Amino acid sequence: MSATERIRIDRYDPAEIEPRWQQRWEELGLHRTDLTDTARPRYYLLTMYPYPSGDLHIGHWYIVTPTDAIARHRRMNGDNVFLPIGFDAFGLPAENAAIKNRIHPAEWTMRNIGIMRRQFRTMGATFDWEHEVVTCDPAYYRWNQWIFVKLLEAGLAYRATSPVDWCPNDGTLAREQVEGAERRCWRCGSPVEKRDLAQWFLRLTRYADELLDFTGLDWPEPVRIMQTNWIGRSEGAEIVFTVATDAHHAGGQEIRVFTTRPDTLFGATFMVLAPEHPLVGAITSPGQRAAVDAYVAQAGRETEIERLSAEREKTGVPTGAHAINPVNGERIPIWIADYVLAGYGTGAIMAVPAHDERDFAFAREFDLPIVKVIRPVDALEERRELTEAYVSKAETDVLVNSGHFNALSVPDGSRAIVEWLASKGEGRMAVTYRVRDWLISRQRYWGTPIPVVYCEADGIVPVPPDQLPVRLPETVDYAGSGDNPLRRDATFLDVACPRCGGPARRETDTMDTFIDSSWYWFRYLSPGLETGAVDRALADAWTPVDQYTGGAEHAVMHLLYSRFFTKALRDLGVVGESEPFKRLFNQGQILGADGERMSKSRGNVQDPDELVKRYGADTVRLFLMFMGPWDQGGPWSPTGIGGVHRFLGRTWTLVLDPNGRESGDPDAGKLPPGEDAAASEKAIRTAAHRTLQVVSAEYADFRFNTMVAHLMELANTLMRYRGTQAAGGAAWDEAVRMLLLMLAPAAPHAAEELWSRRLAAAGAPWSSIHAERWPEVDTAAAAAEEREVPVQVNGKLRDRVTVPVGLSDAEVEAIVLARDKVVAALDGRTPDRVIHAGGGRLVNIVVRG
RNA sequence: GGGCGAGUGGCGGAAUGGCAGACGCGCCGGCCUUAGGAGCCGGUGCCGCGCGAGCGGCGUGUCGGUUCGACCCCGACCUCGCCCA
Repeated sequence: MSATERIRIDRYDPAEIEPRWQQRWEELGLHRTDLTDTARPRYYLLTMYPYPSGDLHIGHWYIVTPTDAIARHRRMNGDNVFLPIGFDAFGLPAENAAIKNRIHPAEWTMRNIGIMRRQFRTMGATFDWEHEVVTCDPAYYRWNQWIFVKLLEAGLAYRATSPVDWCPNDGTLAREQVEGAERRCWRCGSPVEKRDLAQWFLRLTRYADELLDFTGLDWPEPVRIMQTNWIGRSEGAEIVFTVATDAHHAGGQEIRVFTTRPDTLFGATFMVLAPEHPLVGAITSPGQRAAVDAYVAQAGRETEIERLSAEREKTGVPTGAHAINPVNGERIPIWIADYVLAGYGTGAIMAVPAHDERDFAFAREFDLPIVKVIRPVDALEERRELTEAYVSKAETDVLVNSGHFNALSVPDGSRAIVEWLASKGEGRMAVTYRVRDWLISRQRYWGTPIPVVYCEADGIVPVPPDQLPVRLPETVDYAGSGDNPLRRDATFLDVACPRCGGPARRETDTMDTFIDSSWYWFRYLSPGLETGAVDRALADAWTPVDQYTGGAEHAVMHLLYSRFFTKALRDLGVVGESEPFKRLFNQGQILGADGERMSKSRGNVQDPDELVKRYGADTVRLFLMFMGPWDQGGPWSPTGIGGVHRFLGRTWTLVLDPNGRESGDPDAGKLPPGEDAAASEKAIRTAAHRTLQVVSAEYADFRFNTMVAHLMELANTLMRYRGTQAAGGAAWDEAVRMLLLMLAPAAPHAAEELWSRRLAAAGAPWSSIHAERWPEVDTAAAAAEEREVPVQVNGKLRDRVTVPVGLSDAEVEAIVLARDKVVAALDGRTPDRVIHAGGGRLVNIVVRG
């Protein structure tokens, strides 16, 4: 009979089902969001937009399909969900491809976007394509330029000459685009050099303190820590040293130093300037000139990493000059050494060898005096010689050898010394930050042109808003790679000054592509708006983004820039919010089978098309969710995908052939031993409602791997009743309905197909499962009548007892103590204590001897 | 060198103070089959004892601690990953 039964239902055939429903959903507009609908709670769900590399690999599926499941789940819960998508379309790969294949970057990019749009459709993701944003479109980058002009007017953008990290291929790099101890370019891996260039900066440091405040943000702790460290606020004092009069010069110049330890000022026995410090030339004595020049030249060739290494032997040269320590008037020698960096703080330090490791090593190396000025409050061995720097953060430590500040505690001493110096105009409380202003100039073609012109008469003139966008020229001549072709393009370069009409030249630098991604979620709301960058009313209604999902690799770049931009746009009056993303989730990264990052150059890119063809999109979606926790990622292996495919096949069978019997099961058609029909009905209801209880929580917490496991368990349970008198009953029917509803967000096509067949079988009109309400838990049904109590003796499991729920601890105890195994384990001893743990979840009998 | 995170069967993983190994893969046995790379049922941490139902011991990177009870909390260490120097 099973054979004929089997033939009557058709097989689960995703290749036929999936495209059909994808088309139907599109016609239905399931993915489209009415942003003006305020009747339902909004849910702005954002996933980091992809770079249009032209191939959608398994990593994209891993990012997107759980996000789509979240969207579908929230819709079923009554939210008005907005799930947009777009393309981060400016950037280097397009230019590299252009140079290599003699194709325009725009053509390469738009062709890739076309490919990826089609590939995205095969996932069954409910993106609202009508709100798509493509950043290389002038309709988008025009507003980058508009924002830039506004920032310039507000004093938040400026031009300055500074040493920049320079890659021979990719031009200027931001600090975080330089990677590793070898200081290599994040894109091409070339060694990075230093160059002096006039560059555009955004004044991110103005927001440093505000960026340290994460109040109200539900973000992963590691990201908050990384941003906090990146900003690197340190409190201390700026102290003014004066160069002493010497035989070879008059002195009197001021040297400012920043220190976090003004309490150790009496222990400053020498000063160290960075070799690049501007005063070095002026103060060096004739006798030291040759040695200093040689040292400066050598230091210029070293990397920062080499220079800052704590283990490395200290090198340095005395300048021959001295400075006056402002607290005690002592003459202290001024050295130059490479462990002080020009770009950090003031490029000069006061050296306190007794209380700083590197200063200590330096003093030892060059036999400079070491004076202890801090000691633990109760230490007696004050006189002993230090074998290493005493670096302590204990607030109870006290000052010694510090004149009338002796015996003050470290915090009190710090304060008193700075106050005293401030009264003499020789110091003040100060705060410094590690983070720098954001260098946005890039010497590339394929980016947003920075909208300023250089006029012979008026100097720097921003392009007026009504003349935006400044478009990229449509022809591009890549004569020499690594050079910006805009610099050779006369039609682009030569322009009339917008102010005086005189001859002027365009800026040829383009913007860092992180500008594009720093506000794109605002633009999603009104991508075609021509009267402004952001529709303020929609932004007020829909931002901050409720949930952002993306990789942790963007912890300090994109995510910090986005926060900065939001605050700057707020201050420009463009938006009302101060933070971009209320809740952030970092999904893990799928690596190649070799455990390395997937990349075309490594040849380990995993293509999902083969799997989709063989198993269908639903199986791939479900498998990616089932693999492990979403925030974990890991090396890709399709081993085990057959398991989830079988699960979908079982679900198919359960819905379409509940009364069929499997020939492989000797108990097929029989209820489980000891169960009558009523008990089976009850067991099915309990299983379904318990599953709903946990699965609802798992969707909400993005715990998709266990969510899928629990759906499998429910299907396995139902499988046990298939072909019995319980199959097709009311409880069975409810359980199958719930299983499909719970499956719908994760495996949308299969759930929709089975749903439609159920409706058809019942003679009901069709409606989409994705428009259904999420089912309600019947807590009474989910509750059990009996429970199994594990019994431990001295913490070791000895027995398990099934008892009715609702017994008192004393009643349970009486049952437990009478059990054979418990009696045997006690071996005649009397229990000292009986612990009923976790609300009766477990009993532990404690006995001595 | 510093910060953060992770370490559990042959494999992916579950359990975050209370039955370690849910769910799945793989493997073993069976059913159904002309056939099985389909489907279904059962078994499966390791070691030992027993014909057997079963019984006992060990077990979450290592060592120590807290607790009636520790994969989970604390301390030290080892290994790996990420971020920063």
